[in-house]
Parts: sequence; structure tokens; C-alpha cells
Amino acid sequence: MKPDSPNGAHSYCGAAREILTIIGAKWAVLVVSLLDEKPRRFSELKREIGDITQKSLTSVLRELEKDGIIERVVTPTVPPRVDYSLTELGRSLLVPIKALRLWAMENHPAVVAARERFEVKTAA
Amino acid sequence: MKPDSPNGAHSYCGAAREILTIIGAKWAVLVVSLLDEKPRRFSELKREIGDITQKSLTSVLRELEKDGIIERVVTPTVPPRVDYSLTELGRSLLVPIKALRLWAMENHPAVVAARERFEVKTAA
DNA sequence: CCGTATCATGAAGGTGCCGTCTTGCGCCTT
DNA sequence: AAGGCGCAAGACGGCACCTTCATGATACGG
Repeated sequence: MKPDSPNGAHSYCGAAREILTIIGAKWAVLVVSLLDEKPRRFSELKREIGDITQKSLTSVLRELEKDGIIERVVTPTVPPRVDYSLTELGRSLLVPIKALRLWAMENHPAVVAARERFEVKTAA
Repeated sequence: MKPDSPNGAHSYCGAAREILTIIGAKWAVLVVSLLDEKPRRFSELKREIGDITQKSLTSVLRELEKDGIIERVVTPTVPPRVDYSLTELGRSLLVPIKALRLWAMENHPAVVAARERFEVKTAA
């Protein structure tokens, strides 16, 4: 997601969008949610998500690490072992994420219905 | 933002991402926030946001209308007048949006600090 | 010795969002 | 008759994200 320049009158929206650039990444919410349950290894994450490629997983994890959301611990055994876990900051991020999930679950039907109404209306 | 296929074990994350495809649009949060203060005309929104193009504004508004977040009322005067306002669904969306904004304002410094630490660490 | 397991990186291509520019429409003012 | 105003939509290009495919490093088991 692309960064923004802050908006004058409503700069807090710029702040909101900054976090959206974090959790807006395709797999970010899922990864954070999984790491909330318990810390996991790279390969565990990959296996449980299933549809993700190594490349993409590496990429999300890097981003989240960069932003201080998760911690990356390398154990230099062979083969290497890499463990990921949420930081304190990451756990605090679960608050808005859960708000998001709640709204989504409660209102998903309403959104779908609205889209159908819109289809009908614009078909005319 | 691109849609997803639901993930088996954590389908609620798919739901969360659906809403992210809504408010993840570059100007969506700002537009919804402005319409929360009061209903506004197209040209008002454009003027107050400032940096947005007509094309982009039209585009966000269409999307939000499609998803049932905002309502669009055309008054066929000349020149035409178009008023936008939040629906009930849209107002409910403010709950997660505000959670997002709050987190962003509280933790923006921590994120910036983490990024700097990351820079230093990877430079080595 | 060679394959394998674990994690990471790089190039290349598709796709969708967003911005710029242009066009259109409908009636008013000048 | 010409141009402006308020809103929308089209073609077009850039850019970021995501995916696919290929490669690499390392040391253990067979």
C-alpha cells in the first residue's frame, strides 16, 4: 500500500492510513492473528496459511518486523530455525484488528446486500 | 485492494480483509470521517480534501456507495447538486475506524522508532 | 557423496489502484 | 453565440503489490 502525505485539517486520518499500510498487506491480519495464538516458526506459518508463497510470507514478516509488530529470532542450527512472535506493540495492534473483525462479521451480510441493491439499481 | 478467497481455519480474517478492501482505499477513511461530521456535497469534499482529483473522489464515493457505507442524493437542478451522507452502516463503521485512529496516534512514535532500529540493525 | 530440510533472495510478469488529461452534458450568465 | 459551473466517465500510464520460478547456503542422514 502506498504511503501518503498528511492531510492538513484531518492529519489523524494520515495516521490511520499509516496503520492501514501495515495491516492492509494481503496476509498481515492472518499472520498477526496466528502469532497471537502462539509464537510460530516460519514453516509452521507457511503450512497453516497454505495458500501463501515463501516469497510473500517472507515479505509480510519483514514488514511487520520492521514496524516493530513482530519479533524474529534466528536459531543458527542446521537447518536454520526462525521463530516469530508478537511484540508488545503487536499485541496492542490486536485491539483495532479485533474491532475490524467484529465489524466485518456483524456487517458482512449488510455489505453484500448493499452491493446487490447497487447492482440492481445501476442495471436500470 | 484486491479481494481474497476465505482461509479455512481463520475465515474471520477473510472477513477482516473484506473491510480492509473498503477502508483501505487511499481516501476512504478521510471521506468517511468528513461525512461523519456532516453530510457534504461533492464539491465540498473536493475542496476540503484538496489533494484529491475529481476522478479519484468519484471513485471512492462510488465504492462506498456500492458497499452501503454512504448515500448519494442527486438533486437534478442545473448545475446538478449531489449530496453524500453516511448511512447507518457507515456510522457503525466509525467504531473500527476510530479504534484504528486511536492506535495510530498512540503508537505512531513506537512504529517510527522500530523502523529506525531496524534500519540500524540491517545496515550492519 | 548426494539428496534433503529450512529459510531467504532475486528477476520477471500480471493486475489493480491512483493520478493526469480529456470529453461530455445541461442550462445559466454575459 | 460563447463560456462557465457542477458532476461524471473515458483512455492512458506509472507504480506498488503479489505470485511464480529459480537459486543459494548449510550440514545432517543415508
